[in-house]
Amino acid sequence: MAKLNYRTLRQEVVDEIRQKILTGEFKEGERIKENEIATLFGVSRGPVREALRQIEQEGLVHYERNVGCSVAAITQKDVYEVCLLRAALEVLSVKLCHGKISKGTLDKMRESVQRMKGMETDLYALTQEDKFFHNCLVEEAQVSRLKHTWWTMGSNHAVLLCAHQNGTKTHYDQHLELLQCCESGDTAKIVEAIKAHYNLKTDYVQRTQLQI
Amino acid sequence: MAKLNYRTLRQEVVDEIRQKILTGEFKEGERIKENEIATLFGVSRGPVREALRQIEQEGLVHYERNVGCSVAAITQKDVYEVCLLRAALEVLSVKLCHGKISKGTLDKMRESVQRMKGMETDLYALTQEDKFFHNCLVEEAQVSRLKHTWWTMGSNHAVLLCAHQNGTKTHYDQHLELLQCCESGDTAKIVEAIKAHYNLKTDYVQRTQLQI
DNA sequence: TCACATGAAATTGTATACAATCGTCAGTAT
DNA sequence: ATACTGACGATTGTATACAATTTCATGTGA
Repeated sequence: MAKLNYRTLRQEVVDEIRQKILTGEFKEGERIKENEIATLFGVSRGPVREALRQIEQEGLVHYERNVGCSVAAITQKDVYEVCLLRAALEVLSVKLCHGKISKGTLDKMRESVQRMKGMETDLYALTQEDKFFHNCLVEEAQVSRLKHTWWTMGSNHAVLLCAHQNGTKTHYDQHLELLQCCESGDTAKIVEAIKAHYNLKTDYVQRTQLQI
Repeated sequence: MAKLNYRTLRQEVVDEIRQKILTGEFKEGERIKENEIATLFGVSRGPVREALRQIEQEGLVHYERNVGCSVAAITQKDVYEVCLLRAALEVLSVKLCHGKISKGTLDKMRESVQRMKGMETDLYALTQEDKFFHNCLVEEAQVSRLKHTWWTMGSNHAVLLCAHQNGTKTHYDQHLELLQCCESGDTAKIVEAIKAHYNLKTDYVQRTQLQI
């Protein structure tokens, strides 16, 4: 009864590997050998393989047949792509709920923003918090596949990178701004805020002046 | 040298299972036992597990821990969701290439539409052709993650269902219409055509009058 | 020196074997 | 009759073992 919601080895390994990639312990391009991971975590290769395949889906690692698995190199283009997709999906969410974001969700977002205040140096924690914040928006639409698509897009890595590049405003400021627009209940205003939020993140998008 | 691009067992099994689900051989809610599949295809459980996990990502099957895997039941809401997402992603693609679809792509789309002419009864083939057609649009944006997201959305099943429900126009007619708009090079026109294309597919979308 | 063949080591791909968990169905007490 | 208990079978979760492929170093010949 104690192990009501215990987790499978695969899930544990997924989290471990993901963290090690996001914190930079596993560097871009570095090879990930199934056996190494397995002995490192004290498990067999089975769960490791399954975990790596899932992480591959998220775009954090790359498999080459009969050669192996390596940490995906995140280019400027990847950052651009992830921002593009996240923006599109979040805009869709807002449109679906007609800009009306429930009080409960707004509260969660406010708390999230407050937590960001003291995190500006801990990039990994910031990434997790960023995911939580934006997930609130995506959840509001109550479209399960939209949420699933958003989550499995492998946005982590790219967003983390963005944190480095964006020195003008703190994450706290950026999300506070977005949050305030969300409180307005005005679809158009929120949509613009989302676009601005992601445009800020990469000058590539700014340069090409994309109308998302 | 002959097996220059042979495929791994996992990939083969993925295709086999996918086909069996889409053709209705594996029915909604039906349990899929790893051992059964393994002996059926003459392979071991390893590749079967990996294949099923991938198909789970696509939303065609569902795993329950220590219980098993079953074919996902596709509801009206699923159809709605997939149409919503496909529309959003395809609209994004068109906007990214400013409505200018290359001649080569248009040619491929024309050929695809022609092939649809004689397929109206073969739902599986139709689904594959539908994917090919729409993939042309998504590829045009040259955003690899956009394409990846579109593909791993598990659109197959829902689209197949749509084929049943939509008696007003043949698939050939629907895609011919869309193709003709694509030839115009006018972003707004194409976007409207895409929305109409997917709105047609499910009255749910029509009822809610969603502005994608 | 360079191209190419060759073979061993390492790694992934696949198969088999064992362990843990869950569902079922008698059986029993209330 | 019903609710609970417990053991059995079936299925998934995990570990180990083997096969196939690739890589890399080494050696050989021109």
